[in-house]
Amino acid sequence: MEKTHLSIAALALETGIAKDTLRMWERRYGFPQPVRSPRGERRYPAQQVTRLRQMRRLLDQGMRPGQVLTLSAEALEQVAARHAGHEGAEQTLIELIKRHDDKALRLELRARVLRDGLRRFACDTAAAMLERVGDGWARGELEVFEEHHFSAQLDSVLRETTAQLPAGTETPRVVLTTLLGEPHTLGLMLAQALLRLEGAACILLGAQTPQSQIVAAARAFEADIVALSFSEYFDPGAVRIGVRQLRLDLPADVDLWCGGRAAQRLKRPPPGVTILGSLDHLPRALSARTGLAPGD
Amino acid sequence: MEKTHLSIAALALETGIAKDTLRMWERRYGFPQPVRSPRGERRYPAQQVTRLRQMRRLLDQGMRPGQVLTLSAEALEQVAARHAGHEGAEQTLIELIKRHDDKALRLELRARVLRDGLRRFACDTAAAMLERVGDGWARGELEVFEEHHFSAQLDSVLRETTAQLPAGTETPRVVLTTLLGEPHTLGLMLAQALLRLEGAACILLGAQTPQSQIVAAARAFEADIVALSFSEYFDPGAVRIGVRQLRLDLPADVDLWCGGRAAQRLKRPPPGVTILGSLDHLPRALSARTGLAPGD
DNA sequence: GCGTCATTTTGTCCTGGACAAACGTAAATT
DNA sequence: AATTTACGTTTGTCCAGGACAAAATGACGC
Repeated sequence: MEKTHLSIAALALETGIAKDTLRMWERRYGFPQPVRSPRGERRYPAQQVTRLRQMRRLLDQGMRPGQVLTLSAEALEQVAARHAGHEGAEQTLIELIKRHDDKALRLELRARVLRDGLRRFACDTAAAMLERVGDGWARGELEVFEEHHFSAQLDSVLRETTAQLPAGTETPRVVLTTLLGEPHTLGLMLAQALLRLEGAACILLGAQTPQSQIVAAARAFEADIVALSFSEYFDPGAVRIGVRQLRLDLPADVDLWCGGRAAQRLKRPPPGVTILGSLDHLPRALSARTGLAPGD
Repeated sequence: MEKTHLSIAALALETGIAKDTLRMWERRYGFPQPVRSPRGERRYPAQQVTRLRQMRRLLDQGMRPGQVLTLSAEALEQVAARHAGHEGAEQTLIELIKRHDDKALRLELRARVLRDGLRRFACDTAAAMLERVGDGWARGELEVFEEHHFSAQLDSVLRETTAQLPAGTETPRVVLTTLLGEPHTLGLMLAQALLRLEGAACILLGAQTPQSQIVAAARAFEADIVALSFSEYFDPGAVRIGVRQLRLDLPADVDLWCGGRAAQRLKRPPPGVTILGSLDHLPRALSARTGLAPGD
């Protein structure tokens, strides 16, 4: 009856937690503890929905359900107490995002591209901004939709800028994608910008391409390089396993490059795999490959 | 063991039919009839997956499960009879995709935009191409990576074209996104193109925004309209529940528009929710809303 | 022709059991 | 010092079969 009480299906849609999982949590941890409709169906009060949202944020940050679900009010403190790191840096950016002026945000991004140049923008500015925004989200400064919107705008500005680049030498040919389980494509867009700057041909496959399909694509598009991107929260163990297998399946004359936060944690990469420490290294790696002097 | 055998979760993702429903169909109608893994879990052979896809097509056209599910080989004929028109159409597109010439594909897409105009392109050409590609994939003509690549190219061309549009009246203000569980954004890009053509202001949030965040975004960006896109494989039951809840949470003066294949299956949408039968209807709906004559 | 009611169809939710895949820890290995 | 291996624990997904509301259909009266 209550407008604020959600059915289990609605809650699953709202939180992204599967129905089976919600029931299991209730069985195991006693939370959430929904009231029942006259016919015995679960009805979740708004308060529990809110708490589940907070919990999901902690889960997204890597905590385990066993820890999170046996908390009550302390969860709030935990979230707030999360490392209060670089306060001042890029504070104007956060303020700009929170003004919800999409035109102003876009203009600012475009202005920064012009000010720094595309290469510096992709290597330094964008990286710093993403770091700051991710941090703001973890601390609860930014809402999810604000992060979504910022990502969409940055993606869009990167694309429109990259599209203006003239066709270069068109070698080497690079296939860009992510492994299954990695939905974030911003890293690919940044890499594409830098690669296009150096005259490489970029073939974007979007996110989450199965390994066998990456191999097939590399063959079909006659790629010289396959480039993968891994965001912060991708499991480093999975990176290792996935990359190693891919290296085995790819022809030896196709390079395999990996970038992104999760890739950094691999101290000793499998043989034949290049880990790019930062986007800075991309142009260098390119010129090293072609045997020419760096284009900078 | 067979690579082609899907788990029930994978099948649900692939067909957009809920897991509970798949089990119920098996119980009631004896189809699908999966083999069992050593541990007793359902494993669906590729043949049944194909048949389920064909059945879903028929269901989308208004037939009832009781009729469709008790068919066998006749279903094939039915489908073939209805779909005969699509056979030859766009065959050149498939051939172009399979040539793996990314430059040629992009040029062709750009050429079609110019030939048809952005509006016709978005409404007709793109829809037909996506239909054909989805069909080709369902029939095994296309590899996954080929579909990925085509989507990425189409997305890119749409963005670069839309970016060239001059700023219009900037009203109404439209927030575009998808619900949790719906990762496809091509529908949003198509909608954005049409909306921008009519001078509306588009705020893109990307995919998979939680409901509460959509509400927050609508408020923060002072949206007049929230537009959601649902791909073919989104569970129609989830559409109903999600949209109804969203309608409850959104202010009454914010319109809620839904488009995409899965949205079409809602025969009786919840009150206050507009279902857009096709992209064609978008411009019409816009002008109906502002009380002006259609801009066409 | 169109609204209302009964009937059938259809999808979702329930419980409680089972088990593998994911994860963390610690010892062994390179 | 970083990774692999081994092992116990946590965690999510799957299963069966019963129940019932919501949707679609059809019958009836206006």
